[in-house]
Amino acid sequence: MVELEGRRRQILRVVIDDYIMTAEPVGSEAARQRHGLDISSATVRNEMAALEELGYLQQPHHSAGRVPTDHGYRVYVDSLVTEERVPPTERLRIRRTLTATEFDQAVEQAARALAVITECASVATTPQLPQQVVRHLHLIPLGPRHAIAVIVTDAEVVEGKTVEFEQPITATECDRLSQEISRRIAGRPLIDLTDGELATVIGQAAHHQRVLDQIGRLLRERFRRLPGRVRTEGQANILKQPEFQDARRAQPVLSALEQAEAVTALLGDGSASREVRVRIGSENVLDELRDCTVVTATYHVAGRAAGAIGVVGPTRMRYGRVIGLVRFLAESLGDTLEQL
Amino acid sequence: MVELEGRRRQILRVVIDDYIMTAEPVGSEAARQRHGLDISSATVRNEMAALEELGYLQQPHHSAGRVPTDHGYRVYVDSLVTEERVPPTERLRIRRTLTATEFDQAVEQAARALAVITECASVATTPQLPQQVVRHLHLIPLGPRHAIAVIVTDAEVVEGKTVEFEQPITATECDRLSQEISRRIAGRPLIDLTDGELATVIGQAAHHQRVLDQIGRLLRERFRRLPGRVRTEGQANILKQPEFQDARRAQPVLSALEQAEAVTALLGDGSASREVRVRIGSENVLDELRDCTVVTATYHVAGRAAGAIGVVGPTRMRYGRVIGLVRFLAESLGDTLEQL
DNA sequence: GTTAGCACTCCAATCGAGCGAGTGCTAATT
DNA sequence: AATTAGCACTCGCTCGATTGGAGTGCTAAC
Repeated sequence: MVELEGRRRQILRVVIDDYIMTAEPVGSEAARQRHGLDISSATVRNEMAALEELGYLQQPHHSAGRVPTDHGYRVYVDSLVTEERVPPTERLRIRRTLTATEFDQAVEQAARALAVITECASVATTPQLPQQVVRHLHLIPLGPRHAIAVIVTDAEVVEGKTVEFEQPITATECDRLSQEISRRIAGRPLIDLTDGELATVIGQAAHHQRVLDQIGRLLRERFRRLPGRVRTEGQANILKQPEFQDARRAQPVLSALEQAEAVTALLGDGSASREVRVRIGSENVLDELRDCTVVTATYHVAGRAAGAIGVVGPTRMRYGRVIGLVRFLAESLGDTLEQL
Repeated sequence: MVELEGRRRQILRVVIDDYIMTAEPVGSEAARQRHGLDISSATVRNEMAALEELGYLQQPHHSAGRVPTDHGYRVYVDSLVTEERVPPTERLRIRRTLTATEFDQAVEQAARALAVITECASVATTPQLPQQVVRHLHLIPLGPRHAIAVIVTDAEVVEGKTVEFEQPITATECDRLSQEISRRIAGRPLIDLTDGELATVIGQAAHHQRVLDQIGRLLRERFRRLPGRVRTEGQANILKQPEFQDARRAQPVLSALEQAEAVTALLGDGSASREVRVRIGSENVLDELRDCTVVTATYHVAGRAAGAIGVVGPTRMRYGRVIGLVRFLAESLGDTLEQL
C-alpha cells in the first residue's frame, strides 16, 4: 500500500473522523470548517477527488459529500487513528463490574460491559475446554450399574455425563477405576489427546470395556465442542445505529449473530496473538456482515489463549476507542479468570 | 365479560382473522367479501361500530378500517379461536430436531424450533435446579486442602465449586464426608431444604466445620439461581414482522429480551398448571412489551414443573397455531428430558 | 500549486391534487 | 325492527412539480 502524503492523509483522517461522528456524507466546506483546516474548500475538493480515485472515499450519489469505503477505513485503522487508552476512572469502573466467581459468568459480564460501553453488539467465547488441562476424571456411583463421569480441569469447569456398566460394580471398584483413568490422562490438555492415543490410553485400563468406551466417547465429544460456548450481548444496540434504522438492514446482521457457528467463526482463527484484530465490512467472510466491522481480541489464562471477545458494530465505528476497549476487556477478563 | 351474540361474534372473529393475515386495517366490505358473509357491508359497519363501542376494535384514524384492541384479542383467544392441533407430519419433523443428549442443549433445540416455526422470538428456561432432587454430593479431592464439590441431581445436572479445608484431609476422609452429607440431603428437592434446616442438617456432620459452611453456602447460592438459565432464540424474527419495521419500535422489545431477569419474569409465576398462558399487549407487566403477546407453557419432568418455554411476537399473532405449537413443544421437551 | 467563481447536479423537503378505501348517516326496503 | 342502498364526507397515500440547499467539477485568475 502506497503511503499517503501528509496533507492528503490528514484530509482522509478528517473526513473519516467527521463521518464517524455525524453519519452524514462529508462535504469539502464542512470538513474544512469543522476541523480548522487552513486551506480553501476548493483544495479540499481536489484532494477528496484524488482520494476517491484511490478508492478510499466514495460518493453516495453525484454532488453529495464523501463517505469512506471499506478500503478507506482500513487505511484509517492501520495508520491514521491511534488507539485510545481507556482512562483510569473508566478502567476502574469496568473492573468493578467484573465480580463473577465463575468462568461463564465472568465472560458474560465482560461481554455485557463491552456492549454497554461501545453501544454495539458484543460477542465472546467461554474458555475452550480442549485447551484446559485435565486434573481429574471421577466416577460417581449412582447405582449398581450406573455412574456419572465428571471431568475436572484446571479451569475447574466440570462436565458430567452418565455412563452405564456392563456388569454391576461396587463403589470401591468405581473409585479404583476413577483413579486409574485419572492417572493416565491427568496433567495434559484435552486437546493433546488425539483419538488414537485416547483409545490406547483408555484401552489399557482393560476390563469394564463398555465404560471405557463411553468415557472415550465423552472425551471425544468434548473435542468437537472445541471453541467453547459462545455468548452474544447487546444485539439490540445494533438498532440504535442510524445505518440500521431500517429493519431489513438490521435483520440479517442479528440473524447472523444468533447462529453460534457463525459467531464462532468470527471470533475464530484463534491465533494466540495478543493483537486486536479488526475486520472491516467486506473483509468479513460472512456476507451478512458486509456493513459491519468486527473487532476481536484473544484473552489469555495461564499464558495460553483461552477464548476471544469482541465487538460487532457498523463500519462507521469509533475505532480508536473500540480497539482500546476491546484490548482492555480482553486483558481484564484474562486477569479475572486467572484469579479464579 | 358479556358473551357476544352470534353474528357480532362472528364479525369480530372475521375482522381479527383478517387483520392477523394482512396486518392492514379491515374495512366492512373487505371483511364481508373475503370471508363470504351473507349480509351487506352496511350491516357489517353497524356491527363494527358496536364492537368499537364495546372496546374490542378501534380505528387507527377516522374513516379507516378497524384494528383489534388488546381487549379484542383477549376475547378472540378466550372464546373465538380454537387451538390448532399440530399436524402429525409436523410433529414428526419437530421431534426429529430434538436430538439432544443434554438438558441445556435440549432446551435450546426446542426453543430454536419454536422460533423457526412461529417466525417469532422464543424464550425458555432450563430446568430449575432447586426443584430437582439431589442424588448425591461428592467431594473430589484436589490436594491436601482442596476439593471440588459436585452436586448430582435426578436431572443429572452437575454443578461444581472448589471448597477449602481448614486442615489437611485424606482422600478416604474426603470420601466418608461425601457419603455422610449425601445421606443427609439425598432424595429431596433442593428447594425443600430451607436455610434453617440446611444449617441443622449440615451442622450435625460436625468436624470440618469450614467445609460444611462452604457447602451450605454453595447450596444456598444455587437457591438464588432458582429459575434456571434462560435462553432466547430467534430475536431477529421480530424484525420480520411488519409492525416492527421501524427500528425504534423493535429496539425496546429486543432490549427487554436480552435481560435475563426480564425474560425470567415473563416465563415466571411458574404455576404448575399445564395450561398454555397467553399475555396480550398491555397485560404484560413489562412496558416494553406492550405491543407484544407472550405465549408460554410449563414443561414437566417426572411429574414436576421443571421450566417454561414460550413465544414472544406481535399481538397480531396466529394465536390458534402458536398456542398449539407452544403446547406441543412444552410436551415434547418434557418427553425428551424424561428420556435422558 | 492554490483559490475564487460559477454553472450544474441531485437529494430532500414541501405542497397540492387526485384517488380510493372506508365511514356514518339517512331514508327506503323487507 | 332490522337490514340495506345510497351518498356525502374524511382521511391517508401516492404522485408530480417545485424549490432550496449542499456540494461538486471545472475554468480562469492569482
